[in-house]
Amino acid sequence: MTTDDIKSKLIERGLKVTPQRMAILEAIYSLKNHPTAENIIDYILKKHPNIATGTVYKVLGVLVENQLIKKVTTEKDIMRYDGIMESHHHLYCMESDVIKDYVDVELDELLQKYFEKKNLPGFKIEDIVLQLKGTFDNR
Amino acid sequence: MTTDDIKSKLIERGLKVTPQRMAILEAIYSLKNHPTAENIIDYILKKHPNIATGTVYKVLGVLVENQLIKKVTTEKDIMRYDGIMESHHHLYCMESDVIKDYVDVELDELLQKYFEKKNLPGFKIEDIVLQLKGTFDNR
DNA sequence: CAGTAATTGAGAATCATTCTCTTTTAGGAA
DNA sequence: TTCCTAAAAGAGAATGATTCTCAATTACTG
Ligand SMILES: [Mn+2]
Ligand SMILES: [Mn+2]
Ligand SMILES: [Zn+2]
Ligand SMILES: [Zn+2]
Repeated sequence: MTTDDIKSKLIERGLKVTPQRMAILEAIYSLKNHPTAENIIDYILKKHPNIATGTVYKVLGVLVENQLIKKVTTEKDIMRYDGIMESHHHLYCMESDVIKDYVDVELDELLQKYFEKKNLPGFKIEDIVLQLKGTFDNR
Repeated sequence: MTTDDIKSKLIERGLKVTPQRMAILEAIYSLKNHPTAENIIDYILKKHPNIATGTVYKVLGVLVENQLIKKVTTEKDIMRYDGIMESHHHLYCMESDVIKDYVDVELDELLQKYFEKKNLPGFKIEDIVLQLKGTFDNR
């Protein structure tokens, strides 16, 4: 993911290209484990010492609205963010708070077929997210 | 769910039976749509005007730890609670914030079989939660 | 009924997030 | 290239859900 790739993404959505937006998107793509706003701020501060906390939250909101990133919820009172927009699920480690991406096309097809038949009463499904909670073998 | 049923649940877990704990559990069982702490407080205040906010959060934490209730996360910065401990999934209405329970034994079996075969690298699954995001037909 | 550890109440503190208001800036127009 | 202006960012206060602290109360044990 180059600087120009990131720039293109902003332009595609009709968003102004600002150093802050560039830096925040770059941070999300670089940081692993679905960073918090704080993780992003820490990462950015090295190269961008003047960014305001409120700006980071503002930009994150804009990026979510424009479908460049996704929010990831956990049982903790902290929002986390995800730069991967392709359909995928998450493995939540309840011990370490690590969230690992889990891509499984076969499963997605299975679920889609399942819910095509079984149509839910008066509910239109937009997105199916599987939260797999458990623990990683620590080794 | 009678008062004695609730009492029994506390005793089974070795928890002291206090009016606050009784009231909070009763509120969760009575309130629909996966109440917030605030919903619970409002409900309880009628019969129990002196309960402290901190106590409600404390008790909710104790109940979660002792597996009498579950936390339900949303994209909002508010935790919601669920008194149903049987395995089930949730329909999230993105327009109204309604969360409807979705019980589907067939689906649970399907998923369980699926993940028995496909064993994930170094991850031990404890719980699978399906978040079905969408909208209810407004009528 | 008394003793004691657990629980609660009251209110302060925390802290992630949002808001307000002023200053700066990106990007189109001239 | 320079100007203009709406949009974005900075600074810091405010918000609001949740947590914490500590003194007072209470549920259980014996
Ligand atoms: Mn919060
Ligand atoms: Mn909050
Ligand atoms: Zn992800
Ligand atoms: Zn539920």
